[in-house]
Amino acid sequence: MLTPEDIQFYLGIFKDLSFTDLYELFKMAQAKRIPAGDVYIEQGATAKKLGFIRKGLIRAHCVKDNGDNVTLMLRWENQFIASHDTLILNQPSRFTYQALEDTTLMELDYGRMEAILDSNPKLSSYRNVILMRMLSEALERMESFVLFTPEERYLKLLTEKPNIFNRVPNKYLATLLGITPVSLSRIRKRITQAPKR
Amino acid sequence: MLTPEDIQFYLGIFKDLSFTDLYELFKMAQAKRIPAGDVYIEQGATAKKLGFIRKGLIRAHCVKDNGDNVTLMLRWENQFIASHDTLILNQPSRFTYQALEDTTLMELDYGRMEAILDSNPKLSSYRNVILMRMLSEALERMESFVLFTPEERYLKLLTEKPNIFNRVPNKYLATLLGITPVSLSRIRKRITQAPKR
DNA sequence: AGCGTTAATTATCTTTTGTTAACTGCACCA
DNA sequence: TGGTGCAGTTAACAAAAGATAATTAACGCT
Repeated sequence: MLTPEDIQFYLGIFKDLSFTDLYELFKMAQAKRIPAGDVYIEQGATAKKLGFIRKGLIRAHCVKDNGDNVTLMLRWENQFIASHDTLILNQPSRFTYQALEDTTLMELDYGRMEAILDSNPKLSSYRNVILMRMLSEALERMESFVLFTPEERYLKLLTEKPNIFNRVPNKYLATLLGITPVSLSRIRKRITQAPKR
Repeated sequence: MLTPEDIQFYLGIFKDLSFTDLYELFKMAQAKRIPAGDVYIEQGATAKKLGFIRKGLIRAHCVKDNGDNVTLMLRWENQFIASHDTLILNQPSRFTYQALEDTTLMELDYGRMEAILDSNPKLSSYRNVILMRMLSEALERMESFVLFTPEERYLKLLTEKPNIFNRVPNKYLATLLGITPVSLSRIRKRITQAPKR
């Protein structure tokens, strides 16, 4: 059930949608609470669900053949969270999605949502907006690997999302940046010791 | 004007679309030829155009502050090519899109296309398919930077698109992989000298 | 208080990459 | 034929990152 506060909240986020469209979309969503440490989507899962994080933090990771634990993605407040493998590629999720904090999210069954979206042009075009936002985020991250050094990527994350370092262990952030935790520690040291100019 | 061969071709590519829908989409497209070396989209350009490459190869690149010339993306046959900056972010293109070979593409004015897409639910849903394909490509590339070493990324490209190495100078492929041309040369040497097992 | 767990840092060493510059091979061309 | 330009390789050195292990710090728990 949506409270007035919820409605206020969602109208703020989804500025382009009318109230009725918004209601159409969210009346089939249900709130879900995930305690810190719990897994939201198991590796190998095939369920097509789409979550919108209202509070908390979810980490997508996998374990490589050599045993390395690698963070693929972090998602936090006001972001969508879903397994791209199941939603886009229609295959079992290669990654595990786990809450790092107590997390509350609105969850939609993607199959049901698709039907509603397809029958409502306004909502359908909103799906495009969401897809394009996700695409631009993915491209920006991809570009950062080509354009920037690990140290520059660290500084970028530091300026764009400073409080993430208080919420997520460095070892998870390191692999997100494409480096090892040891290397991240060295980068941090280099920067604090850097000559001020 | 679409020839029967064109129609045959596009029906093969866009399997999910009916002929009439396809015609609707492509009657506003026009063929364009770009000689090898010519720029398709200038850095700073704002025109919203969407190209579909029928033949040839286009490279997106930029020049960093330190003078480094970096390849962001390569697109080839049966792929869409567009400046994400102009289409998605509505900002001037940060990159230059240049043909590395004589390239022929079908070009659409994205503004006009949007109007047609919005008025045709079937086409609109097809836009989603395209966006999702682009998103999965971007995510896969992004993941490759987190999961694989430069050497592994090179081997991945080699197996997935072997003939690209005959079509694109190594120095462009190197920066695409996130390394320098010198480093790519060393990787190639390491691999050819690797003990066979 | 003492124990155990885990994250983070530090140390040591190896491997890889970046940087710069020299060298090689090749195409183009006057 | 010799010169010019450029891609690719190689060399030499510096810088950074990976691997492994030891150390430190923080926290919860009995």
